[in-house]
Amino acid sequence: MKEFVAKPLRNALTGLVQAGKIKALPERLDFDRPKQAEHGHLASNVALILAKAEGRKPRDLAAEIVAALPASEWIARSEIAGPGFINFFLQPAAFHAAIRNARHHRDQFGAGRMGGGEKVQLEFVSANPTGPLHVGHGRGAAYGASLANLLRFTGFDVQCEYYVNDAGRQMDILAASVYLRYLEELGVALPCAFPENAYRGDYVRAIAAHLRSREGDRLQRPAGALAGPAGEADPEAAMDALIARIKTALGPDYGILHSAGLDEILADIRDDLSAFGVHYDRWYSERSLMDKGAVAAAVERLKADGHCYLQDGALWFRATAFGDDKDRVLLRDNGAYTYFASDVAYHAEKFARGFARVIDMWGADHHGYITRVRAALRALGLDDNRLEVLLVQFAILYRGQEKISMSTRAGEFVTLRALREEVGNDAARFFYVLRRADQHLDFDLELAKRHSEENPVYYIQYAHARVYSLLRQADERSLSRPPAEVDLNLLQEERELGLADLLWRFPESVTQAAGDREPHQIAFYLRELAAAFHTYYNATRILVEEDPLRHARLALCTAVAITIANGLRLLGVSAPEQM
RNA sequence: GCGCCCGUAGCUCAACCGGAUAGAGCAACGGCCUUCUAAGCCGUAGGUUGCAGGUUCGAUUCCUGCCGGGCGCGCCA
Repeated sequence: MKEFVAKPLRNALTGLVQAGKIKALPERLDFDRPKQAEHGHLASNVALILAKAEGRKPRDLAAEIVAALPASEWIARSEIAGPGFINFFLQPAAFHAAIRNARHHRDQFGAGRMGGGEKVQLEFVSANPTGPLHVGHGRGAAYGASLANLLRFTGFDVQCEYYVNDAGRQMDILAASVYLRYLEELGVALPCAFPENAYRGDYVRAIAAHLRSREGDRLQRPAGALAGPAGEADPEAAMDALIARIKTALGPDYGILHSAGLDEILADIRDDLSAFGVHYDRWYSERSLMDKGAVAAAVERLKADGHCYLQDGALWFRATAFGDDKDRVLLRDNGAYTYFASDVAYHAEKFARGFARVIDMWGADHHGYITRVRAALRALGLDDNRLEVLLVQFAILYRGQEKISMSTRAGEFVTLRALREEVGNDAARFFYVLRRADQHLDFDLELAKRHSEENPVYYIQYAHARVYSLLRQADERSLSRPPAEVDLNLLQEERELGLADLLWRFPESVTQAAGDREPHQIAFYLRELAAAFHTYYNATRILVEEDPLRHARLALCTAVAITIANGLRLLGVSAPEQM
C-alpha cells in the first residue's frame, strides 16, 4: 500500500530536484502509520528530513512537495500538519485492493522478494546430544523455525542446520554414564559410586537397558579393569580417569557404547523437533568435521598465516590481533582440539559451502563467544559481516512461585516433549515467539497449563474459525458465497476499511519481522488483526440477504482468514476451520 | 573490576533503523447472549518510559554519568 503513495511522492521529489528547487533526494522514503486518524492513513516526514540539508523551513518545503504531487487514483487528499509532516488520506479503493490482493494470492499473500534468492544458512538449537531437549531448547527451536519460515517467505533461500556436538568430552561422559547404568542392569557391582557429575537422568537407564538387550553382557569387563585409585579429590579429574579406564577396558567396543547413547538421544531429538514442526535440511556432525581433517586444516591455516603461537604446551590463536580481549587456545596441551577450534572449522566450512549469509542462534550465555569467532573468521580472510549471531535468552521455568533449576546432568528439567504434551504444540509455539528472543522468558508451568484453555493463540485461531463458520452458515442457508469478482465498493464503513488496511500491514509486518529477525512481530500483528476482526464481526452482520453486500463482506472475511492462516503458518501454529 | 544485554501501566511485554496525545494482553471494575460460535464484544481505570544531564524542530529510541538486574570474562562445551 505504501507504494500507492511512495510513487507519486518520488515523482514529486524528482521533479523538484530537476527544477532545481531542492538539491537532492532523501536517502530513502519511509512512511509512518499515524496513530491519530486525523493524521491520515500514511504520513511522510520527508520535509522534516530534508529541511536541514536544504536550509529551508520544513512546512514551506512540505507545501512545495504537496503542490508537486501528481494526481493519483489512490490518494484522496494530502495535508501538511504539525512541524511539517505530509499526511496522506487514501481512497477506499486503496484498502479494497488489499482484499483483492489477499484473495488472489491466497497462501502467498504477504510473501516478499526482499531476499532475492540469497542463500542463507540458519543454525539453531544445536543442543548437545546428551539428553532430551528441555524447555529452553524449545524456545530456540520455535524461534529458529519461525525465522526460517519468515526468511523463506521473503525470498531467501534458507537452509536450516543442526550442529551435532557428537565429539568431545561431554559425549564421553554420557558414554560413561550409560556404561555404569548398563553394569547396574547386569546386576554387577559398580567400580565406583555413580558420580555426581555424570548424567543421572532416567533416560540414561533406558539407553542402558536397550544396550543390554542388544548386546547382552558382552560389554562387561572385570571389576579390576575398571576400578581406579580411590580418593581422587577433583570430580572432573575422576570422571576423566573413569572415561579413560572404560575406553581402555572396552577397546574397540567403546564405539558401541559411545553411539548407543548418541544414536538414541539424537533420534529422540529429531523426533521431538519434527513433532514440534521444526524441520532441518541438514544435521551436521562435529565428528565428521574432525574425521575429514577440517579442524586440523583450519588450525593449520591459521598457523601458516602467522596467527598462532605456542605457549605452555598449547597452541594459541592470536585473537587479540582481531579485536578480542584475549588470545584463545586451539590445541590443548593434551593434544585435543578445543571446542573453539572445531567451531572455527565449522564456520569456515559454512562459508565454503557458498552461503551469502550465515545466521547462528546461540544461547545468550554464549555472547562472549561472538568476538572470538568473528576474529577467527577475519583471520581466515572471511568477511565476518556475513555472520549474524542471534542470542536467545533461556526460558526461566517456574512452577507457580517456585523457580525450577535445570541441570541436564542431574536430570532435573522439564522436557520439551512434556511441555508439548501439557500445553499442546500450537500454544507452545505461539508462547515461545510472543516476546523478543533476547529477553528473558518467564515460563510458569502452572500458568501455561491454566492458559491452555484461554490462551491467546486460541483468540487468533478462533477468528480464523469464525470465518469458516460464516461460510458454513451461508451454505446451510443456501446463501451464495462470493464469486471471484465482487463489488468491494460496497465496503465503505470505517471498520471495514480499517480492517482492510490491517491486511495491508501483513506484508509490511512480514518484511519488517524478517529484516529484524523478530518473529514476535508476527504474533503481535496477528493478535491485532484478530481483535479487529472480532470487533467487526460483533458490530456488523455479515450474512445479509442482499447478495452483493454479503459477497463483499464475505470477501473481506475470507481475506482476513487467509491472512491469519498465513501468519500462523509462519509461526508453526495451525489454523483450524472449526473450534 | 572489564565487556555485552536490559530497566516502559499492578504483572508480562510492544512501540515500525529520532516523529505528532507511549500502546496491547493479563489482572481490576461496569455493561452486552431468544438473530452469523460469548474461546467473543463494548466501556472505565491504570505512566515523570530507573535517575541526572547532553545532542535538536522533536528522544522510550542516539551520547555521557549514576542506580538497579541478567549474562559472560577456562587449555569446559
